[in-house]
Amino acid sequence: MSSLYLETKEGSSVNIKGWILSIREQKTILFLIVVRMREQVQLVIKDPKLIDKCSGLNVNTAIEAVGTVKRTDRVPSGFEIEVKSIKTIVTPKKRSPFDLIGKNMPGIETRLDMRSLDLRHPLNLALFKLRAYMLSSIREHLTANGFLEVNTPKIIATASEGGAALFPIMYYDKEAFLAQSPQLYKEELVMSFERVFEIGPIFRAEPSHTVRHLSEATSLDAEAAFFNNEEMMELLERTLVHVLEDLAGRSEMAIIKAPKITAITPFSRFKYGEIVDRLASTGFHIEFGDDLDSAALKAWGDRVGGFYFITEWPNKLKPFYIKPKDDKVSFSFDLMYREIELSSGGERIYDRRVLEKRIREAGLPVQAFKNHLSVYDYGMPPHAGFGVGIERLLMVIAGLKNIRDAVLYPRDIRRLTP
RNA sequence: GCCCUGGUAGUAUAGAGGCCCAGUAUGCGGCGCUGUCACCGCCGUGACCCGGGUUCGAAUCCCGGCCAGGGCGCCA
Repeated sequence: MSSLYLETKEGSSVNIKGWILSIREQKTILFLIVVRMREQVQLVIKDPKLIDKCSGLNVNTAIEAVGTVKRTDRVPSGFEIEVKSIKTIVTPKKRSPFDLIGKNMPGIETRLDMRSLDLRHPLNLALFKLRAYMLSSIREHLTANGFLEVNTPKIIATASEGGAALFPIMYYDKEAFLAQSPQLYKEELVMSFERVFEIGPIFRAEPSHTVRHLSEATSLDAEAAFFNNEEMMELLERTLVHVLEDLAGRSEMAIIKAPKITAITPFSRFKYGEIVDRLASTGFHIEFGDDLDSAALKAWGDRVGGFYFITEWPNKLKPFYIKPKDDKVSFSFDLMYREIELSSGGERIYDRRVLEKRIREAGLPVQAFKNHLSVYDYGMPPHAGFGVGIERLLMVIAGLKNIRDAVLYPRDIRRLTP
């Protein structure tokens, strides 16, 4: 509950417009908690005539009040408004279908069905303010490091990387797809802008129904020419630490009871092969070349805790554009928080012939990448990059159990509305 | 794609064949209360997803449908 606005107005008369969040009535005094510009303000009404006039008010009524700002120790924020006059702007036709304050937190289905109202919940106000702070903190840090923010097409002609399923759409009389990643575009852009990043939507038509998958998610993608694998990891961990430091002091973190997260650079780095070996001694048998499954990652996450990198993934587990280190492993990394994969990245192939070979080996049609490949004939520099799932990062920072809570209007395999 | 679980007032839940014309909390309405802040106290209000079956008797057991939540795999 920030008191910044009220502090500057102490002693003077103000006009407040907002929605009623809570009403507490006593015999000779009435308290209204009003949300104004996403902040709670307490209105106190002592005049019996005004109290009578407030009898028709309800939660979600929009009101306009005029009153004097008073400093008081009796309110957590330190300020309240003593009301001189009040009038109703809009009376809701229906009562709130669920409590916005109080003991009962509705189930996620109920909340998402009436999401616009749910977003008035103080916890959601705090959460989505944090999301916005997080994004601007990322922008600030990457911009300060020479990265240019870009926007790439979300309607594309062919798959960016294979693997994840695409949503087909009609593009005039042709078939097109929603972009699963800005991967190929951001790689091409390092030729001109050297360092770029994008924060934008990605679409995945995977039939996943879990608490950490969305059909439409937000991705932070960064790509930089002349960066190697290690330099990219360093950028990523420094960016994360910067964000965490920015958010740490925010009052919203206390409101949502965000978990304490320690992040000290450099994060631990474990090679994929090392994890496979060490898990084998504790009963997890993973064939070298197979992906680390949920149970294995859970066990490893419990063991090492916090943020860490998994590096040198087998070539066959990574997309075609990742640069092989040798016959078996690649210049690649995943950033993990315990068992949650937050980011994937690595050094990219910049030799056209090698890239073409890898596309073929991945079973993808080389013809479809003709235009992308032609770019490599004009001096494509060595480069590296990463992609971060913004919702997953918010989950970790805010301690959310369900990724749907991290999106205003989530899209998943079972939900397309609202 | 596979598996598990669930659907009870506006919301969140209790309930295991008769104890239930369904209990509790919150919301809402009324009354009381001199500063509340998850206010408090008293009174009132309001519900068993739909269809079929078993049974003397079904919120409870069975079958089907619809809807939802979660897990696995895949992935970020």
